[in-house]
This record gives sequence, C-alpha cells and structure tokens, in this order.
Amino acid sequence: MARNTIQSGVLDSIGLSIVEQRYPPGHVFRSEDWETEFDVSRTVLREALKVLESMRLISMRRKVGITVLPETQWNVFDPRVIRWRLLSADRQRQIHSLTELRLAVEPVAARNAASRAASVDRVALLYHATQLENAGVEADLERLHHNDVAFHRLLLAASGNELFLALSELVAEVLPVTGHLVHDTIPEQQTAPPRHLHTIAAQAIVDGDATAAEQAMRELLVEVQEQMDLAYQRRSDS
Amino acid sequence: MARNTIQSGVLDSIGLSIVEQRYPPGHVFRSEDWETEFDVSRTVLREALKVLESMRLISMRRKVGITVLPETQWNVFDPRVIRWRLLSADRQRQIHSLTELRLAVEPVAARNAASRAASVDRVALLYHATQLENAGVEADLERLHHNDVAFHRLLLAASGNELFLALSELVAEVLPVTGHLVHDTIPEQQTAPPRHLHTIAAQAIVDGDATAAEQAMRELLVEVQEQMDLAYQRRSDS
DNA sequence: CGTTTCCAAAAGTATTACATATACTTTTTG
DNA sequence: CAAAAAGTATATGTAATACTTTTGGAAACG
Repeated sequence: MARNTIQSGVLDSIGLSIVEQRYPPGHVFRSEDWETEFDVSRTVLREALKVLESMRLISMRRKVGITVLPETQWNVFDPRVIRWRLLSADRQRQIHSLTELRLAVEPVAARNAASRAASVDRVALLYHATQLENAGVEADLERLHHNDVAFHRLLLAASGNELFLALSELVAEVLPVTGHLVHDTIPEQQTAPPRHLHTIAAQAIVDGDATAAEQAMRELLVEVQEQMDLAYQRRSDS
Repeated sequence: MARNTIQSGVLDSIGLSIVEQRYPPGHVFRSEDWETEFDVSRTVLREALKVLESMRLISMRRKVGITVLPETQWNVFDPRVIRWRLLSADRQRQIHSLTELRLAVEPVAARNAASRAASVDRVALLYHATQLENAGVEADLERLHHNDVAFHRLLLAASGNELFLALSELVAEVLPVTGHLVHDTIPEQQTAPPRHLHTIAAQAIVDGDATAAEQAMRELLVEVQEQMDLAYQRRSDS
C-alpha cells in the first residue's frame, strides 16, 4: 500500500510525530521549517501537509502557518491515523477504543449477516471459523491471523452495510496487535473459548438465526476485551 | 469549514463527481485533463488529487494516470465523502447505512455514558433532551436541529471513547437531512415518541442506569430507522 | 513463444516568481 | 486619548516551467 515516494515518507514522519504528541496542540510551524528538516521541495512538503490537513491533524492558514490541532479534531477513522496511534504511546487506549467499537458493531453486523448474507458468504464464514478453531498450538501465527482477519472482514462485508465493511480495515490493523499481545501473555488454553465462539457465530449465520449470531459475536468480543485488559494487566505486573 | 481557496473548490467538484458515479470505477484520467477543465495550475490540482487519493477515491500511478477506485475502497467515514454521498443519487442508501451504524453505536455509547460520564455532561444531556421534548409544533427547525445535534454529540462524547466521538460528525451531517425528511413527510404527532425517548435515555444516564439508557437509545434509533423507511416509502408513492 | 531491451508517457520532484490574505503596526481622526 | 482607518510585513496560495524517475508496453531478440 505504501507507495514508494518521498512524499509518503514525509507524510508518515510528520503524521507519526504529531500523533506521538511530540508537539502540543496549538503549536505553530512554518512550512519552511519542515522543508529544511527533510530537505525536500515545497511541492512535496505541501502535498504531504494537504493530506495531513484532510486528516484534521493540522490546519494551514495564511500569515499564520501550520497549526497542530488537538486530538479531538483528528480523523481517527483514517487507517493511517489508526496505525500511527497503535505505534505511539497511547497504544493501549487505542486498542481499548477499537475493541469497544467492535463490540458495538460486530454483533449487529452478525445479526444483519444472518438475515441478509449470500449463501456463499455464510459458508465461507463457517470455513474460516473452523480453520481457526482447528488450528493447534503449533499453528503458525501468520496463518492464524490471516484466517482471523478474513473471518471478521467477511462478516462485516456480509452485513451489507458499506460503513461496516469500511471498519474491517481498522479491525485488520488492530487484530495482529491484539493477537500477538494475547499470544505472548495468555496461556494457550485460555484462548480456546473465543475461537469456539467464531464457529458458533458462523453456524448461527448459516442457520439464519440472527439473535444467536448477535449473541455469539457479543460474547466473543467481550472475551477479546477481557483478554486485552488481562494482557495489559500482566504486562504492567512484570 | 470550507476554506476560501481554489484548491478546495476543485477538490469538492472532482470529489462529488466521482461519488456521483459520473465516471465508472477503473476509469483513467490524466491530470492534464483536469488542469484544462478547471483552468488551474498543476500545483493546485495535484494538491486536490492528493487529498482525494488519501480518501481512496482515486489512485495515482506513474505512466498510468489517475484511476477512479471502486466504491468499496472509499474512506466512507470521511465527513466530506459522507456529505458528497448525501448529495448524490444513493442518498437513501447512505442514510440507511448511517442510521444502521448509529443503531449499533449509540446504545453502547449511552451504556458507557451511564457509567462513566461526568455529572455536568449528564445534566447537559438531560437539558438538551427536555428542550427537544418541549419544543412545540411551531418551534423553528433550526433550533430543534441544534438541540438534536447537541444531544447526540454530547452523548457520544460522554461515552469516553474518542472513536464514538468522531462519529458525532457523521451524525451531525445526517441529522439535518433525516430531520427535514421526517418533518416534510410525517405528521407531527408521530414524531413525539422519539423525542420522549431522548428524555428517558438522558434520565437513565443521570441515574447511572446503564441498561435502561442502552435500551432507550436502541428504541429511539429503531424509531428513527422506521421513520426513515416510512418517509421514503411515502415519497415514492407521490 | 517467451524473454529481454528499450522507449515514451505520465506522474514525481524541484525551483522560482508572483499573488493574496491577514496579523500586526502605524497613522489618522473624532 | 481611544477608536477607526490605513499601511506594511509575512507566510501561505497559486502559477509556470524544467527536469527526473518510474513503468507499461512495444519492439527486438533468442
């Protein structure tokens, strides 16, 4: 995805530094400052700044300069902002927020999928779920995450709501992070229940049982939420 | 919000034309085409295109040109994309999707607000709710919408989740549209119940009753959803 | 028929000059 | 002396242009 252009490098660098709170909100730059720091032309810099402006990380005004905007203004649904935040200090808060959002949306997505999804999608969902459940302890994480992402993306797509589908990108950003976190800190047998819930949800969708699907996804996400909290708790203990 | 710059005009024009499906996905432009059409410099055009690229409406590649991306790629959470879609032909679908998302999120937001919100926010919520409920038939729409937007924004803010808060911008975009639609097509007395539900939800949040708050907001959004469907049904009848 | 080479096309980058809006200062004015 | 008007400096906004780099596709080649 990341195009091999210097503009994207500058964008990434500035974006991350802002999200990392290296500059207080309200802090003002002149574009010249960045030009010299990165040794790029005004053209390249301005194109990067325009993107950051469209993400509401900064505001550009004549005779004033580039102002760093407060966090409340940010387009926190932009996948790049998500990624930057997952790299920054408030990673934990970001994961918590994202999981809370998933807890709100995915059960409803499951409900809708159970009543609207195409048969082929229902079957595919069940396939990914069983793949997840049957994966043993020695299964490589790579493959596990792939199925996990595929399951949740398909679920959101099958909901028939393009806004839900768009959220799958955010889920895809956060899933590997939560996956590794859980894997590194939680004993294996404790992760079995959520995996099983994938299958229950998928089966409910295949059966067209909207309520059961919603319930299973809700339990699954509650489980994820608890595992996240537990993982961070153990971390701070060590 | 719209800055008084040519670049923003070009951005708006191209963005809207893409969202309106005036060009099929996969259609390829050269930046020169747009330059002549809008009679602007390459600088201005490219800055607009960069923003559109960051919204995933287009993709710019060397030796290829500017490709219009399919709808599934779009950053549908960007407020500008929302606005363009509300202006375009699939306005109805967009409203339905947004309401469905609200139906997923706002009840959870209410639940969280009931257990986390600051006292001052709880009181303010109740204030806006009673203002809404007490507004008579002759109350000007302007003022009604202002209170409505304020209520929902505050609710999402009080949830303590910055992703929920960010959604308030989308709600603010869609609320006036649904508001006018309902007002123009539904008899006044039928809009009373949802208004009352605002107060019930707010009161539950003041009382710290998470379950009641969630339930009230869910009923409210279901009501909104039904009114939307009804409004469009009546429209197509005429 | 597949592979490599090469070219042209389109975006990517850089430089420079000028336009324009606007925060700030100075002057005028009542 | 304060408030309004005028003026000025400054940083972004816009334009024009030249050059660089990547890369799809045609042409040459084995």
